[in-house]
Amino acid sequence: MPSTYVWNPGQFRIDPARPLYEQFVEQIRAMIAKGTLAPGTRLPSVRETAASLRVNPTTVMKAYQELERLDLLVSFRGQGTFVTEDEEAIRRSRKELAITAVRQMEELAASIGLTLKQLIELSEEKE
Amino acid sequence: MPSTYVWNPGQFRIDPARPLYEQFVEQIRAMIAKGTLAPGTRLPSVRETAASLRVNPTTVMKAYQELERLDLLVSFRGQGTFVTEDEEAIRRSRKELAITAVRQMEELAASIGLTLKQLIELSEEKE
Amino acid sequence: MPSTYVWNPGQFRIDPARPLYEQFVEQIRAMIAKGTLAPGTRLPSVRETAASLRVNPTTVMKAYQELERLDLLVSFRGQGTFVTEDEEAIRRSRKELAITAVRQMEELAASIGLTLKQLIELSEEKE
Amino acid sequence: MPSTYVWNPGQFRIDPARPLYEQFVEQIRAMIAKGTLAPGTRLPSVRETAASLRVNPTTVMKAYQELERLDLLVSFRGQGTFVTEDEEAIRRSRKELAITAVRQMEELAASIGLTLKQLIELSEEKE
DNA sequence: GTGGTCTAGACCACA
DNA sequence: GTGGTCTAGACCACG
Repeated sequence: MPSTYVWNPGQFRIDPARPLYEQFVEQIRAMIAKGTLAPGTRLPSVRETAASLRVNPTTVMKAYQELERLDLLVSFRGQGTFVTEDEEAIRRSRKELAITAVRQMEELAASIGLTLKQLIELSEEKE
Repeated sequence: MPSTYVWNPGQFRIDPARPLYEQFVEQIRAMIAKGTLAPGTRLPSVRETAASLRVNPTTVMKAYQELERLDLLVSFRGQGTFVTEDEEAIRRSRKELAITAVRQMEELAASIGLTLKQLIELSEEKE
Repeated sequence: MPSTYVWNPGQFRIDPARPLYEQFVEQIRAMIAKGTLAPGTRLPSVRETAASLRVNPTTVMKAYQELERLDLLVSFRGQGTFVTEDEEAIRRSRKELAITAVRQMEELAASIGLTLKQLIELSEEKE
Repeated sequence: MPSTYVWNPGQFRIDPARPLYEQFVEQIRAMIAKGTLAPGTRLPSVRETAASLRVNPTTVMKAYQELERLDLLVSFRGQGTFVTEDEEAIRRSRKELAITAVRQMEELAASIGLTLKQLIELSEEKE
């Protein structure tokens, strides 16, 4: 019997310049990848979430749907939305996150004529 | 007397889903950081660029102005737009690029409970 | 829940010889520095402002975006544009305004061989 | 018999963002007000000036004409351009400079709810 | 409804 | 010719 997670106040950090729903997707995805949201955990309902985050319900809905599409959430009619119990899907998502991020950084590095390693060194230089 | 750079066909890779001017900024910024566009080089005029990229002049203008704000370009009325000769500004921009990218990746890593090094290793794991 | 400010008729004094958006920036900046526009206040939307000032929406937008770059406004997609609640940023802007103005005048004074104090005295001399 | 002034290299400080001719007007006007350019002094010709400053002759011409309009320069066919010997005109120009600058600063101060004195104090505050 | 991007085309001052 | 501002009007994603 799954416990229901409760969003902590201030758990979501919001940048007004970017789409809200996108930021929710990213941050919930990270919580699942990290294990903060364990497989099988029940998420607060769309309405509850919207109320506690002071946000439009459609925004939350959009985020939940996107996470379903990623096979990270599953919802059951009338019961709510749950973190998937398919740990393989979670592992895949986690790895995909890493690959995407690293590839992005490699491309940036290449565009200024550096390797990833050199880019990191440059970012750490004192002066 | 500075030579005028000429955009190569296909030099700009465009993703229609993101703001055009933003992508021009990024790519020109990278060319300056890499040295493809040397200090003092004259850029193609707003109109020329617009024509060769099949884009509205105001879009090009917006990109040029943003790059001026970053101290990477300077423009002289009636003469054209030039890569800054302030090499310190170029170095700063280059380093800022690196720092921003690395910090972003570190934050992503932290959000799933990893260090940057671990994130890179994860992205390289077979299967 | 922030109240929405309404531009008073004749609130903006416009000199047709200078860029419109620049004058909007200056005058809104002054209203924020003075407190006429309090932190958190919602500004009239881009379209409303454009209509009431008889000006193109993109011109208003340019002004709002410039003020965002100065950290004096923040905008939320679908909600509107607001005076920042970061009072430190407002104080900084206010002080920067003063410093810039005074420095400018000091430079002018120096260029004709006077101190700032002497310049002010000269401007006040009868005949 | 008037001596001919010679521009020192680096005598003019140029801001690419503003009209060149306007900056020449300002700076020559200041030199006259300060006495660096004494009454009766002969200025370098338009062509000489243009060459030594690496600037378009029409730009120099425009500046000289504007200064004639201000009664600070006089030109005689085939002889060149001279600083006026009408010292009253110079004094007037000097005072006008001061008045304009001070009035501008007072207006800025008023727009943020300060007096001129308070504006100067604010600009000098440590923190 | 909101902010934001883009186009097409005009007009200006500057060099 | 150059950069730069402005208009009129379309279209988009977001909430």
